[in-house]
Amino acid sequence: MVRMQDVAERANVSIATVSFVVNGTKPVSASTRIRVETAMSELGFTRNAHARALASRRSRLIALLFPALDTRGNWSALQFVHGASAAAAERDHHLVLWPVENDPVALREYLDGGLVDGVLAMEVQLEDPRVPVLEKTGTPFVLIGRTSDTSGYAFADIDFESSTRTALAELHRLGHRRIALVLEQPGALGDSAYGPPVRVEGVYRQVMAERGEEAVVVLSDRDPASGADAARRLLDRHPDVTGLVVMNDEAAPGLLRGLRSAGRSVPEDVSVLGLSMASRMAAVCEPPLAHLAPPGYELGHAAALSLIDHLDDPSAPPIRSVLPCVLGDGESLAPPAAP
Amino acid sequence: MVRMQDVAERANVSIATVSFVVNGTKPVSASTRIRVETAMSELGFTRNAHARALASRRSRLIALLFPALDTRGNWSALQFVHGASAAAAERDHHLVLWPVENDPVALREYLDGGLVDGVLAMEVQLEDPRVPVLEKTGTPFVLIGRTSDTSGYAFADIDFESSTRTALAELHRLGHRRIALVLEQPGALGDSAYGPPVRVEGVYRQVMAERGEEAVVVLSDRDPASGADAARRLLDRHPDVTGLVVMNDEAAPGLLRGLRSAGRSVPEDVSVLGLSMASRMAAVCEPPLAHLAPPGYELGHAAALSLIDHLDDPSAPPIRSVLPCVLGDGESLAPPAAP
DNA sequence: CTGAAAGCGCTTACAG
DNA sequence: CTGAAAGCGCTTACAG
Repeated sequence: MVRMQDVAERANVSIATVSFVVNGTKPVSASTRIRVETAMSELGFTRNAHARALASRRSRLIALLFPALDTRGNWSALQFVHGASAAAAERDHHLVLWPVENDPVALREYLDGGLVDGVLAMEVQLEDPRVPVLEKTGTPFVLIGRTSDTSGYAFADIDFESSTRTALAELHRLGHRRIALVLEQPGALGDSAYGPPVRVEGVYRQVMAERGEEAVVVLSDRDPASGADAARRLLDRHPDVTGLVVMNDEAAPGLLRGLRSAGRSVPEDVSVLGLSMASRMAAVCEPPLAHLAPPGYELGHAAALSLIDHLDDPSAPPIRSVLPCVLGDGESLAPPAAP
Repeated sequence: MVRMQDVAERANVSIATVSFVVNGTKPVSASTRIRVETAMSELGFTRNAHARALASRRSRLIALLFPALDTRGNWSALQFVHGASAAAAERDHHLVLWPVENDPVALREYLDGGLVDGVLAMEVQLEDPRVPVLEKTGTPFVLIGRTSDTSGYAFADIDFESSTRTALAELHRLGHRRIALVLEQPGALGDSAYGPPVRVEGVYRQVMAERGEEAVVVLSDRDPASGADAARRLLDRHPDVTGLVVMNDEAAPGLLRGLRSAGRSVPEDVSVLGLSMASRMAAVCEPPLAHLAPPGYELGHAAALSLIDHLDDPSAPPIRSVLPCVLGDGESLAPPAAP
């Protein structure tokens, strides 16, 4: 490996000077800068990451807390990861993956090594046990998602408010009035509630109340069979429903199956709109589902940038990004059938 | 932060001694070991990762080369990542994600910082441009997948030989003789060929030849519409086919749609088996597809362990893991209809 | 604008 | 079994 020492010798300067030109931390005369730069490129110098980290007390590493939840998020977690690592790369940082569950003790152990400068947490719950640990250790962090108390935290999250309103407006525009909402069974994740369904349900109920319509919420586990069952239960109790918003990717294909086997065709009898649904999931549904796709890449990207901004300037206020879902085409929307 | 110095002072020993007990690198008397351990736990000492890396010339970091190919692998890439990061954690290592395309120059730049001890490469192509860079720089690496010339490399890959044979045997056992294979269009990835379809097609042709049956291979892009089209083309030219092996997750739902709209029901008229298909994908198909699921987690896990083994003992021979797909239930298999 | 030197927090021969 | 000391490759006051 080529060290600063080697560059310094070839350029006839001190290693301090090499450091100054590499980092641009102090003015260097044009002539010596050129000598140093020439020496660097001739030697193929790249400064050692760990030595830099040790001396500067800045590792330029950020961790992504990456729960091994196969049950959730599989469809967009990869987008987060891509977005976050791309953003890290853009800012001369690296992303390390920490397979930590919502386990405060494990998290502490990871943190103690001083490997990373800050942390990104995904799969954030309303009462997330990782947040107190992060605060206690003084670790800079950004959440992907939101806790119930968002005061002071930096986060990047889906704009569920606007996305839910968009979904309901879309159906309303087509003429639908009786609109039900399909959500995942809560508690699947564990201890604490997961924010998105809670927020979406709140907005949905509010909108329906504004419209003077009855709110109908159906719960389903995260699998097609439960989705089919949810369809049956829904039609039993509310056969007059003509519009459906579903936020449960895995259940959606089963939901459609259930509607079909109950004799309802989509979109002729019932219109269905996927909320926060991965486009790939929507595409494989029968029929392909109109949907609002979560901005996974953008979320990861925004979260990482926000964290790095904070690392560069700890005094800056925490940045919050709230990004709307993106409307995606499908064949599951139509005006309600004439009565 | 607590340093070794602090522990040493509290335990009345030198920092060398602290290092010996932390690392177990040299014998230490029971009494001083206990003093040191007490001091460590009282102080909550964890050794600094970067100082350790710098002094020991071993960062205990491994990189996962993580191409931003949204087009492929989305369904199991997450499993790789989980497996690899879990294995890293088991062996006191960390996984860092490098969003590098198959770009030799970019890879070199990443490598030069000396951040990581070794590299895991996924989405390996038959002629992978990253391999020469890795070799030239002397970076220990393990492939997830295989190049065409596997001599000397360590890799973890799916056992396509046995998985393909299993798929074909399963259909044969049910009585199917006319069996077609649906693969993805080659070249979707870019410059060089992608191994899995090549290997699978080879095994398929060989088995069909052994059986004295005609080999029928249909290509499809990685989306449902292309899958539907592939079904039409297949039935046009080979209406007598009763069995289908499909290795193209995204196309599969469309393929089934295409069969249906051509008046063939699954499994009554045609049996379909997904090869190297993610279980979640199989589950959302209509009907749910019998399939052979790729051992994504195990692959990532095996690859990371293999790399770390090599790092611990560079003289040990490269380890190759070849893991079969796992049979998953579905409702897409039946004996062929009586003629 | 440039350099000598201390220091970041560890590991590891080398002595004893 | 234990310690003093050099060294890993950088950054960063401090002088000049």
